[in-house]
This record gives sequence, structure tokens and C-alpha cells, in this order.
Amino acid sequence: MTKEARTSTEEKLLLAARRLFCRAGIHATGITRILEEAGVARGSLYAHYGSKENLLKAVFDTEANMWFHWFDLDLPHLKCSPRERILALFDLLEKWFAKEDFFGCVFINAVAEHEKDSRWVKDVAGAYRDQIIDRLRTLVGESGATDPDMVTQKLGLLIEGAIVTAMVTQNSQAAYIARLAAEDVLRCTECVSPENGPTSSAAAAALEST
Amino acid sequence: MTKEARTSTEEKLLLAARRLFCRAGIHATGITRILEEAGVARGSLYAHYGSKENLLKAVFDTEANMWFHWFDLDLPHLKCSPRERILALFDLLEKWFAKEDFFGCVFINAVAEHEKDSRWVKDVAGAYRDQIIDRLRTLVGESGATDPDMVTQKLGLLIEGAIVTAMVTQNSQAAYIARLAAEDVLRCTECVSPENGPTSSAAAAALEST
DNA sequence: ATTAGTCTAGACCGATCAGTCTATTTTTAT
DNA sequence: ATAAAAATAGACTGATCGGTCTAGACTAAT
Repeated sequence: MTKEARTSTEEKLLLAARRLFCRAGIHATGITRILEEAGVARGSLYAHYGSKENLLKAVFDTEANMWFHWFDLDLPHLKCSPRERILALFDLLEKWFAKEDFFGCVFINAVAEHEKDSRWVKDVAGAYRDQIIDRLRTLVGESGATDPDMVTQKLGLLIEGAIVTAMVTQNSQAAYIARLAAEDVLRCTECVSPENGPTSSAAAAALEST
Repeated sequence: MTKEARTSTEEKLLLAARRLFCRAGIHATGITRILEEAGVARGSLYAHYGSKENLLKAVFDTEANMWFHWFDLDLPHLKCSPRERILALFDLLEKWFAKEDFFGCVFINAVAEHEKDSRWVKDVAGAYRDQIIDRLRTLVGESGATDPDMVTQKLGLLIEGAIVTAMVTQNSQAAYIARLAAEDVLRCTECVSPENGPTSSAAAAALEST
């Protein structure tokens, strides 16, 4: 096995695929176009990944790792209150959206363009989504929110809404708007009395269990 | 011209296409599958729509009309406060999500799986999106919000987030969570003093103009 | 220098795609 | 009843798709 090339063939393929799958769509991106963009031979792709489907799975991994890196490394290193840590997530989103090669979330885009009934894409993307939401819930829990499940769901909606809006409008400001809305949500969960907590919790739990 | 068949060939095609484009993806849906589902002959599709692309445009129209019907007919008929009218929009979303043939928003899904650089899909979907956001802003304006543009953007994020979450989780509860978050947003814009208004407005305007 | 492993270029395959066309039948209007 | 219009089934085309395969070139480590 080679020690480590400047950019390995495997990585060149992964980067090109990630870019093209989001920029042009998965079905619309042919193997040949990936190879051209990666500057790699046809055989190498199948030697490393075996199929287009496996290549997509690898792209899923890299995108999930980006999120895990945020939650497990970037955010914990911040010296600030839990509340500000939650809001800092939206700053990370803004940086992501501002990248010139941001064209949406590959999970969302993949689910959008694949069969919705019992397909592997939904399962894989859904599993990663659950792991991401779990980390978000941990973050929310540390903030001492009255109803962490509900707050997590609300923030999740804002995050997904920001991603889609940023994809459609090509404007990273969506993250800032989402941050302001998140502040509203956090402010209200602080000051709202807990009498409507149970009902809210039940709804959040129901959404989660699906 | 025929008077009006029980379900015209044109409409059968439109309904099948709308269903399949969202359930299975646009690129993944072959013409033949649409024809099978619609129970219509191949030639009829091209006689009525000319191309798959035109058929997609027609599906865009029907989805946009759904939104326009909500804003222009359903919501105005409600005898309630402007604030409750805004929240009622999320109840309409919930009903939409609960339909057995809901598989996401065709605009979002179409943008997700098409070329993001200068493609007609983005223009057409974006134009309809602007019209929908405009109607939402009117609704927000009627509620006498301090900063209608900002509130509109926040609600827009919640709506798009709810649509995507409902698509991924297949659970209409996303609309209810979004409604609760929308209440938070509305509550905060009522009680927040206007000193941070200008900054917020500028950000909202910047997002809008793209 | 040799050998094994990796990469490249590109021909090739079967399948499927959007779209065309023809021939036939059904529907509709008069 | 008849003629025009609309819908049918399905063969067909050229292009493109994902994937396979071969032959040769490059790059190590021994």
C-alpha cells in the first residue's frame, strides 16, 4: 500500500463525487463526468468503490463526518455558555453555506431524488440524521432547556430550513436568519411556564419515533 | 374540444407525474412509468405536453396553485386574527403532509436534483417561491409585526424545514412543531423592542434580493 | 532488474432513456 | 351515418447510462 500520495486517487474521486452529486444531482451526474472532474481513470473508480452506489455511500460518510466534527470537536472547544454553543452551530452553517462549492445537503438531496418507499438511501440518510439530531439534543440538554426534545425538534426544523433555503437562494444569510429564529425559540422556552410542556413533549416524541 | 371527461387524459398524466416525480424522483421516473401509472398511451403524453420537461413545468404549476389557493382563498376566509391566520398556514401544511401521496415539495426536490448553475429549474422554481413568499409577507404585514420582512424570512425557514423534515421522516407532526416554533417567533417579535429592528431588516432584505 | 500493485486510456456491453412514428381503434360532433 | 379528432399499442431510434474488460504504462520495494 502506498504511504500517502499528495491527493490519493480515492480522495480525488470522493471530492469530485461530493461536489457533482450536490451541484448537478446524483442521477444527473454520470460516472464519466465524475472521472473527468477527478482526473481519474474509469477502472480506478470501480477498483476503489465498486459501484456508483458505494461511491454515494462514501460521500454520505464524508458529509456525516463534517457534522460529527462540528458537534464533537468544534463546538465543545468553544469557551461559552451552552446557549451560545447552540447558536454557534448556526455560524458554522453560515460558513458552510458560504463555500463556493455548497449546493445543499447531500442527504436531503439524495432522499429528494430517490424512491421514498423502502429504499436504502432513506435508511442510510435517516440513520445519519438521527445521529446528528442526537448530538443536537445533547447540546440542547446541556443548556438546561425546559423541554429539550421539543427545542431540539424546533432547532432541527430551522437547520433543515436554512440548508434548503441556502441551496435555493444561494445565499448564506439563511443561516443568520435561522440563528435569529433559534434565539426566539430559546428565549421562549426559557420564559414559558411548564404547563404546556407535557403536550409539547409528546408531540416531539411522536415525531422522533418515526 | 371535448366538453369535460370524468378525468381528462391531460389530468391523468399530470396527477401521475406529480405523484411519481415526488415519490421516486424526477430523473428516476421514466416516461414509461408515468404512462403506466396514468393509464395513458405514449403518444398522448407528447401530444399534450411535448416533452418531459414541459410536463414537469405543468406539475410546477399545479403545486404553485395549491399554495396560491391557500393564501388567496383558504386563509382569507378564516374568521380569526391575522396572527392566527399565519398559524393556520401550518395547519394546512399538516394536512398536506398527512396525505398518503405526500413525498416532499416538487420545487425543492427538483432544485435538489438538477444542475444548480443557470438552469431553468432554478429560475422557474425560484420565481414561484418568490410569489409564495410575497403572499406570506402580506399575511405577516397584516399582523402588524414590527419587522415583517424578518418575520417572513423566519417563517419561511420554518415552512421549508417542515417540508423537508416531513419528507424525510414521513411524519406530518413536523408541521405542528413548526407551528409551535412559529408561535415563538411571533411572540418574540411582539415583545422585542425595535432597537435591533434595522439590523434585522437589512439582513432579511439581503437574503431576499438574491 | 524484476515483480507486484496501481493507474490509465478507451473499447465494449446490455440496458434504459426520451422522443418519434405508424397503424388502428375509440370517441365526439354534426 | 359519417367525418374529424383523440387516444391506443407498440415498434423503433439514437443517445447515454452503469459497469466490464483488456492492454499497456507507471511506481514502488525487493
